Order: sequence, then C-alpha cells, then structure tokens
Amino acid sequence: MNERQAKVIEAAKKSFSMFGYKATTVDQIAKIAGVGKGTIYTYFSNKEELLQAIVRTLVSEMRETADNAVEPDKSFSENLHKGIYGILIYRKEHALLLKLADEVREIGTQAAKDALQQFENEVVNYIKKRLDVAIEKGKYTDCHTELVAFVMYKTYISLVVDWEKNHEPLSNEEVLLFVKQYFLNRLEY
Amino acid sequence: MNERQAKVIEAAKKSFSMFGYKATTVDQIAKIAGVGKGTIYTYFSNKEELLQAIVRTLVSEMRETADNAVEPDKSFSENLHKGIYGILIYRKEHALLLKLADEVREIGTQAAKDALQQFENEVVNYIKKRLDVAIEKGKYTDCHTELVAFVMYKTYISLVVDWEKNHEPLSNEEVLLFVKQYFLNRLEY
Amino acid sequence: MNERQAKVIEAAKKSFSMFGYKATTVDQIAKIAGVGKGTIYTYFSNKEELLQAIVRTLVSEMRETADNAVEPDKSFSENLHKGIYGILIYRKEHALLLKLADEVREIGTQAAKDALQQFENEVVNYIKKRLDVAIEKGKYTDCHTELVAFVMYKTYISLVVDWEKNHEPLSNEEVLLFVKQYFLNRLEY
Amino acid sequence: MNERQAKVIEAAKKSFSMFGYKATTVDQIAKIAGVGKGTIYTYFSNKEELLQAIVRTLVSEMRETADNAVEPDKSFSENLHKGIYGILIYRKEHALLLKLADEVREIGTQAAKDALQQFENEVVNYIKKRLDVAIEKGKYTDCHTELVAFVMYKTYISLVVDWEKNHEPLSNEEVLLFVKQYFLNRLEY
DNA sequence: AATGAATGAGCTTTCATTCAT
DNA sequence: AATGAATGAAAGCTCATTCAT
Repeated sequence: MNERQAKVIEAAKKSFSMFGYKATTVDQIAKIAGVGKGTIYTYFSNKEELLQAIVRTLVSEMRETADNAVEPDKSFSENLHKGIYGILIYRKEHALLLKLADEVREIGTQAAKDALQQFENEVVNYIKKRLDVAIEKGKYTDCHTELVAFVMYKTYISLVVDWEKNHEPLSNEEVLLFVKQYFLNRLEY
Repeated sequence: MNERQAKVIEAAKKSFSMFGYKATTVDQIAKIAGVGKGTIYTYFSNKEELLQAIVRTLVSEMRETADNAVEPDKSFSENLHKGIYGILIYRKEHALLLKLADEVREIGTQAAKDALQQFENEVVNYIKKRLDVAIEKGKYTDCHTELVAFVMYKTYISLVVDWEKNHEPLSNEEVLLFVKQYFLNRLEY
Repeated sequence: MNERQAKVIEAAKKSFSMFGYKATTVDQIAKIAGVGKGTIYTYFSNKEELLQAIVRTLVSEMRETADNAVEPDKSFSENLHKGIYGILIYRKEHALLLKLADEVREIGTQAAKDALQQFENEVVNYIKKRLDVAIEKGKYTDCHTELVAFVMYKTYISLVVDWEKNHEPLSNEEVLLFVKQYFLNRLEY
Repeated sequence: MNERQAKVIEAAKKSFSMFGYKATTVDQIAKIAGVGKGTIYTYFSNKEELLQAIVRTLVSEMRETADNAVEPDKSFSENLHKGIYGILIYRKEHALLLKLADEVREIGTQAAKDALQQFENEVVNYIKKRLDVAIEKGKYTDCHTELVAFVMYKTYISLVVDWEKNHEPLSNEEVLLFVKQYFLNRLEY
C-alpha cells in the first residue's frame, strides 16, 4: 500500500462518509485525494472494488484492535469494557461501515455485503460468547444471549454514532456508564 | 389527495423502501404505480417533493396513532405501552423513514431533512416527557431523560427493524418484554 | 419503425460507413441524425444493438431484392445477371456490410457476427446452386463450385466497392461485362 | 533497428492483425513485446508512427522479394508466377496490410494512408506492366489492363486471405491453378 | 535508456425533467 | 389531465501519452 493509494482510500472514506456510496462520484474522490481520476483506476479496477478495499481495511483494523484488547487473565466485565473501549477508537470508521452496510445491502455486490455482515456478526458473537460464559458461571441472569448481545451492540452504536448527529457527543466514560447501568447491572463483578 | 396521487405515493414508498431514494428511478415508480411518468410530475414538481410528501404523510399518520393511543386517565406505564404498541403497527413505514433519513441527510434539501428530523424528535420527545413525569412522581430513577428516551427509541428500532434482517422476526410481545426488562424495570407500576 | 428511429439508423449507417463502428461515437450519430443523444437509447439499448439493427435491416432488404430478381422460367445466366443487377442497387449498403463484417469479427458479439456471416453465406450459396445446376445440365465446366462462387462474389465486390476507392466508378454494364468475360465465358447461353 | 525495436514491431504486427489498429492498446503491445510501455515511446513518438513503421517495413520487405523474383531473361508468365509465388510467402503480412488499409483510410493521418496505398499501387502496377508487355507481344488479349491487374490482385487476396476465414486454407498450388484458369488462360506461353 | 505510475480527454450509458400530443 | 418520447447533464470507465525515477 503506497502513499498515493492511501490518499485515495482516505479520500474515499471521507466522501463515502459524507455522501454515501452512490452519491459519491469518482471525480470527487480524485479531487479530495489530490490525484487524477485515472489514478484511482490504477489501483482499483472499479468504484466497487474501492469500496471493498475500504471495508476490508476497516474490518481487519477493528478486529485486530478488539482482539488485542482482550486479556484472557482478566474477568469478563473487564474484558468487555476493554473490548468496547478498543472499538471506541474507531467511532468514525464505525459510522462509515454502518452507512455503507445499509446502502450496499441494495446495490452492492455479494462480496461487499458479506464483508460487512461478517463484521457485525463477529462483534455480536464476541459479546454473546462472553455473556454465555458469564451465565454459565452464574454471574449473569439467563437470557436470550444473542438478542441481548445484538441490542447491546446496537445501543453502543446509537450512543456513539447516532446521538451526536443532533447532540453534543458523549464522552467515552458516559457511554460506558450507560451500558453498565442498563445491560451490565445484573452482572456481579 | 386523489386516487392517482395515492397510487404514486404508495409506489414510491415501496420502491424507496427496497432500493433507497437515489437508486429509485422515476420510471420505476411510474411502472409500479401503473401511471405514466409524466403524471408524477403533474402532482409533484420533482422527485424530492415526492419524498417530502411521503415523509409528511407518514409522520402525520404515526402522530395521529400515537396521540389516539394516549388516554389521560390511564397510568404512565399503561400509556407508554399503548403508545409503543401503536407505533408497532408502523414497523415497515418506520424502516422506510430510517433509511431515508440517513440518505437524505447528505443529498437532500433542507426541507426534506427537516421533515424527517421532526418525526424522530417528536417520538423521542413523547417518551422523554413521560419519563419526566414519572420521575417527578418518584416512579422512575432520575436520569438523563432525553438520552434514555433516545436509546429506548433506537432499541425499539433495533428490535423490530434491524433484528429481522438476519433473524426470525420478534413478536410484538417479545419486543415489549425486552423493553420492559431493560428500561422499565425500575419503574413502579 | 417511426421517423425518428429511421433518422437514427440512417445517421448510424452513414457514420459507420465513413468511420467504422469503433471510431463512430454515439454523439456523432446523434448530431448527424439531428436528435438528442438520449433519444438513441430510447430505441436501441446500446451501441451494439444499433449495429445489429442496421445489419438485420440491410440483410433482409438485400435478400428480398435478390429473391424477387429470380424468375424460375428464365435461363440460368439470365437469372444470374438479374440477381447480380438486383444486388448492384445496394452498392453502398454492401460496402458498409463489408466494413462492419471485418471490424465486428474482432470486437462484436456473436449475434452481430452471425448476422453478417449469414448474409455472405447466402449470397455465395445462391451463386453456387446456380453453378451446380448449370454444370448438371452440361452448360458449365465442372469445377469447385463453392470456391468459384466465392471468388465471383469477391470479384463483384472488388469491382463495385474497392475499385472506386481510387478510380472512377465503373458503370453497371462494365461490371457485368467483366464478370461475363472471366467467369461466364464457358457458359453456353 | 535494434533488438528491442524489432520486438515491439513484431508485437504490434501480431496485435494489429488480431484486433485491428484502434482496438489494440499500447499496453497490449508492450506486454506482448515484453517491454515497458514507455519503451515504445522511446522509439516511436506515438501509436500512429508505430503503424507507419510497420507498414514501411512490410512494404519494403515485400517489394524486395518481388524484385528478386523477377528474372529479365525468363518469359512473362514465368516471371508472373515467380512474382506471385514470392508474394505468397507474405500471406499473413498481407492480411494485416489489408485490415489496416481499411481502418486507416478513415481514422489515420495522410502519412499512414499514403504508405499503405503506395503498396497496393506497386503490386497492381507490377502486374499491369507485365500484362501490357504481353499484349504488345500479342500474347494476351487486349483489355483494360489496370482493371484486370486490380482484379487479379484482389482475387489473389480472396483466395489466400478471405477464403480461409471460413474454410480450409488452399495450398499455394491450388491458388496458382485458379489464377491460371481464370485469368491467364488466354495467355500463350 | 527503460520503466510504469499518473493523467485527463473522451467514450458509453443513465435518468430526472420537459413538453408536444 | 395524462402521457411517454425526447433530452442533455452528469456518471463510470478507458487508454494514448507524459514524466519522475
């Protein structure tokens, strides 16, 4: 990945974030990246492959961060906190993924859809597994763990992404506090 | 609003739901509605005005339902339940509004944005006010009511809209049970 | 086939004749036809389908003419003359078909190739069959009739199409005289 | 002409033969030649000059061969045979020239057209002159020698180039036999 | 001298909008 | 009032040519 390619990806991320996939023109990306339009096609054979490259990059970055955050020696709740904190670094990127996820569901190729779906599945599964373990150890009330994990994930998104579209952004601490109060309150530390 | 106009709006709703605003062509709408393309322009001066009309329609329908649901004599929680139930009727419409909200945020005119934002504001406010009253009456733990209302609303969306994209849909009862367990458990009935 | 469609086809014929398929832009065709660029796509879903439409038109026109030219009662040589005369009317169209044939062989779809090949096959076969009959009746020296028919056809093309690229065009009579002298001289009338 | 230059020319010949001038990309040529794209521009200032170089090369090669074939002591028909045989060696190159001739006629510059036209003129003239001499010596029936020479040349092309596009190729002997039967039969040896 | 990444003019195609019928 | 053929601006993409290395 050379410097020019990176500039293109950065520009595409920005433009996809601001205008969505369909409403972003290749010309726009080129202008933002400060390169010629043709240069984009040197690295990506078409607009959609550029999208896929971005999704792949984001997904692997986030997965790595989440993986690193987990320390097997620590307790469930500590790891959950750290995992969520780890993900918090990627607020912006996360917002982008979400926007693309919905748009791509209708117009994108299977490859792009799969990559996006895979990411969501992994995050939800990550939470679900930890809930399952906690329940087994008697540390969490039995429940439909997949559903709860799913809503926890969505709530997290609401707090860090949706809320700030029309309000002052929440601090990371406020986000954690909220999740703790409503979803982890039955969890014995 | 004559019959032809209604058919156009219905067709546009369906197509916007399936493909989004930008990816829906006026031709498609005309074909689904079973009218000529020109006819659409007899009633709506352009594609965006058609969008606005849809949003206005949806918002007022939903508002009316929610208003009717509230009976001043009944208790807070009963009204909240009924209000949420009322909204549940509009699952599909709600999904549409959400999709459009995000897309319009970037490519739409102010008028369209306002119409969409207004709806979310009203729903959240509806919940917030009831939470405020409950807290005042000592029936709910004090909290950042706007934020809680916002998350309740978003959770509701997650449960009825997002979940079923990849799972079996939840029944209305399951949805209500979930909201009660996690958000209304501190509420004394 | 309405008037506008006819104008587009006429313009495309002219432009394909002058510049070939690949070097003809849709803009050019539109300008020559005096219609908007979009209009072309109203009638032909893409540039290649326009090409196919032209080929189909030409082929059927020429076939019809050749068919009408043949009168079963008349002698072989008379019919051959009349058939060739009939085809002579389409000098220009023939030139176009030849140009397209060669270009399409490499870049076109199978449909276009087939249509063009079919035409050549029919013409050559038409001649071959008449040669076969003449030989059977002892009126023509035995020979590799398919090859002779093929060369007769090509010679005809050379005379009416290629020659005039750099010389004064030959009259129809001169063309007939030439063919008679070199290919039909062994034919007893 | 160094080795690199020769490889480029060889590659361009091959690609022009297969896809034509316009449909051949400089990238393709470079890849086939096994050199960098930029290298081509070291030797040829643009794509068309590369075309001209090829035509020049072919023309001079063929001319040399034809010249060598003629032996002033031998009879007309012997020389004609030898000349045609000499040209037969260049079947492939000839086919290329023909394809290019037609394409260049419309999109090429004057220089390219001239180079190509020059070749055809020379070949036809070569035949014409020999016919003129034969007629003068009373060895060939008087006729429009330029036209006959032109058609002989075209017939030769039909036999060695066009025929094999859809049939088994003819042997050199078959080609010669055909030409003799139809064009040289009045020639007294 | 050799390279291939970078470029933008120019191509085909789409689609919101207009307007004659 | 209803229509859909006509339109051109704007999109994604290609490729001959340039130029820094």
